[in-house]
Amino acid sequence: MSKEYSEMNHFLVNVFNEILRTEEASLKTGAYKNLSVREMHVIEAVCFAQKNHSNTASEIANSQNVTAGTLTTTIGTLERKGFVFRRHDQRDRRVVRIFPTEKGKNANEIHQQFHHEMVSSIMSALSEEETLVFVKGLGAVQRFFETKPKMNGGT
Amino acid sequence: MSKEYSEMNHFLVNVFNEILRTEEASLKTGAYKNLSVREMHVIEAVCFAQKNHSNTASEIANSQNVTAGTLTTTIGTLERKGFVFRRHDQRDRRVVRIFPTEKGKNANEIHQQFHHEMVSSIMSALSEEETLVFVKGLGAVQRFFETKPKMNGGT
DNA sequence: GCAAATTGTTTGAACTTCAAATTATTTCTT
DNA sequence: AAGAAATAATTTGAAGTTCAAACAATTTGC
Repeated sequence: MSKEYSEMNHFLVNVFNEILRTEEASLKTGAYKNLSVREMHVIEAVCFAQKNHSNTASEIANSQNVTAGTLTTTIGTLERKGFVFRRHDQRDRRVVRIFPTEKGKNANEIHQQFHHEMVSSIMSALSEEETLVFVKGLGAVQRFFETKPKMNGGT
Repeated sequence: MSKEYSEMNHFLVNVFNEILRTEEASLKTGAYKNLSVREMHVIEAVCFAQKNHSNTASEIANSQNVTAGTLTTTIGTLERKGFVFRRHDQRDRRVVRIFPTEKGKNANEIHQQFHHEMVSSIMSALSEEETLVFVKGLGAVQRFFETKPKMNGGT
């Protein structure tokens, strides 16, 4: 149980939550106070999905790991709030495609800027060389979680 | 917008969620399926608080960033499920102290083991030297979020 | 000893999420 | 081409989470 071990553990437990709360606080004080973290992430996913033309309801639900029913209601409120709108696909009219409004795009841009501030602030604390190693470490973390979706024990 | 920048951003957006879902999946397949991630974390906090004798309701609520009322209900269900129990403090009978049962301690142990697997798996992907740098990076992330609780923009 | 403060609980409302049932549309089989 | 099966999204009903505000019990300070 080395110092590195316990620091990394502490990171995973605590900083993790810090990040989430920073996001929350940021939204509450930002331009669009009536957006929850979840809703902001859906808007982000909708904007991102435009690029790949993968902006159907089920694809977005999938990317957010929620059921189709849940996404329907989320999109409903986001539509009511004026951040996104729906259009039936002409090819297959069962399919609903979701698009960001100008307001939605603007919210996403502000959100991207938040990310940018966050990341560049972290990077400025590291030397160029250290940044490289750090990113390599992140890659390891990433791979671990992407290849080992199931473990035993719980958090 | 370097490669490091976008990788770090990707990490913050995606891996973050992976971790949460890994925890969830792990709990659902683990020994105590009727525990949510939130509940597991409260049990963890209760076990940890024993050490400092800081196991009052409000201290634990604070550590979890929920209101006192919310903690009351969470502790209520955890008590009903047999993971924790309450005792009035003899010194100040307004104060309620919360203790883990044997079952609660066991759940926490399994949970700690999950963390251990997670962390050691990550560390095994890095050399000793790289681990040191990585931990330094984590420290920077940590400090950033702990000193800058409020930003503008949102996630 | 009484007023104010503190600690925890209850209550009511709003929100989130899911599974299952439902609707609309397309694809497959013959 | 008709009908059955499959697919995409929505609706519905239930369970769970969270909070703020009101409340109850107890302690502290004057």
